[in-house]
Amino acid sequence: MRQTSDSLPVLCASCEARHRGVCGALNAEQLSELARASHLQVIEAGRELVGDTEQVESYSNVLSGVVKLTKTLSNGRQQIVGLQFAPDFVGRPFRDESPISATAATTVSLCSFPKATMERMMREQPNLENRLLRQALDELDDARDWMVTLGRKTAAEKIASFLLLIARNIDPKAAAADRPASFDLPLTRSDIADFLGLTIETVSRQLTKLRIDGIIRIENNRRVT
Amino acid sequence: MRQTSDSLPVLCASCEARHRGVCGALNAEQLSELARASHLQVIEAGRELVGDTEQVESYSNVLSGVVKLTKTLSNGRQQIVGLQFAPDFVGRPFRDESPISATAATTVSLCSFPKATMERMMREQPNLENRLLRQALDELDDARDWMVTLGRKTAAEKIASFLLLIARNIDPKAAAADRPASFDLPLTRSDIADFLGLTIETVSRQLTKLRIDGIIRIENNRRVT
DNA sequence: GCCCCGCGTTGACCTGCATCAATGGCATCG
DNA sequence: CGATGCCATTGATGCAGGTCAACGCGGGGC
Repeated sequence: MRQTSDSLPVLCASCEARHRGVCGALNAEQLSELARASHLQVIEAGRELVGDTEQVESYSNVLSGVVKLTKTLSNGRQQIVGLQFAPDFVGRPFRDESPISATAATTVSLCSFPKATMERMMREQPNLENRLLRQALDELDDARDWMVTLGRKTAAEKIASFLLLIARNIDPKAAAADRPASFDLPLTRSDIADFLGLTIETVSRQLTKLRIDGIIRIENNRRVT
Repeated sequence: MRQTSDSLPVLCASCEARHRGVCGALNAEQLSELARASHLQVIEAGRELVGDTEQVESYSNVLSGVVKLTKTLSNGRQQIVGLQFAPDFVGRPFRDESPISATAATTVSLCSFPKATMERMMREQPNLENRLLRQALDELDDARDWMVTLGRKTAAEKIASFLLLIARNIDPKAAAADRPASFDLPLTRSDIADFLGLTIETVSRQLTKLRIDGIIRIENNRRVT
């Protein structure tokens, strides 16, 4: 189905999710319907996305920034179980409450829409389900990769894997050309520790070690491979 | 769509996957078509399922036994990233080679069918895709739970989580009634170690500790909560 | 019968990372 | 501009779990 450019909702015109994200599965008509039901929002670092009542009933696309998905143990121990970058989709279909909480790691902008609308469209448009399946399978692959990192790597290897992961997601062009990537770390030391199953101190020590060995450079909390 | 009992392929009549597994999404006609293309096989403990050439092109349902999904690091370190019990589905849609190898942890019986058939049916029958999406999301939840275990728990807690996981999967009725469950461990100490990110020795020590403390009983490699 | 081999257990020792504690930079605020 | 609080760094110390090594048990082959 072709569409003229003016039938495209302005909201979506420059949106990454329109192509690489879940919205790519929709036709022009569905897209504008979804756009009508959706709204943009900006969340500053540290605030929770879902779980704070008015958001439980919605799904979102990440437009910019990084969202961390965390699980907390009774005694306060925390583990980050996933990071979502643009244009990923946030929200758990087919289950009312997810045992996972989603928090903005950086300032995040979101395109959110009601669960009900999304679920109706899933029924009408199998392509959408296909997209979601693909993303779920990709996330599953990521999660399993990370299990190897958590279970079988040393602190130094964990830090290295983490830096690579971020580099690939923030600065894909440089990573592909495999020359020095440079970016701001989207996570605090404490987030990194929670992601890697380490303590803040160990993260800090490993980073200074990499810096002293000349592998990376750090200014403030920013760096270069 | 109703169906008379004799239209049901004999293969599927007593199959768990017919109800709880992916085949539940198919109608009678599709089911018999898939049954015609599929074949049963029995794999003894330790053998690989996928990756050994003739299997790469197929998907399978687990009918009995336990399949372990492993990833291996260059230096031989291994991590089990998932366990599949009946009536789970094994195989990675939309990707030719998965970086994961699937091995029988116990003797396993499988119902296997060609990728091509399955993928055609996915296009014809959106319900099937929906089932797969649900399973993928459930596996994602499991994987993320496990990340917490790997990243943030002590050896003793890891062993406990593992025993619970197995109890829930092997003997769900006893686990639900939350009274002592009893079962054969489907994994060797070395598998358990690979699953938990520990060494064989630590696994063994923690198990004997639980035994001495009277939490579990062990005969051979079988036990009671 | 004996030997071998894979699996599990147990002990002695060592080390990588956690823990505890002190300090410094930087931002926000009254 | 000192006070407060958060984040990061660095050092000193301890311990959980890894490493190395020895041994026992059961099963299969011959």
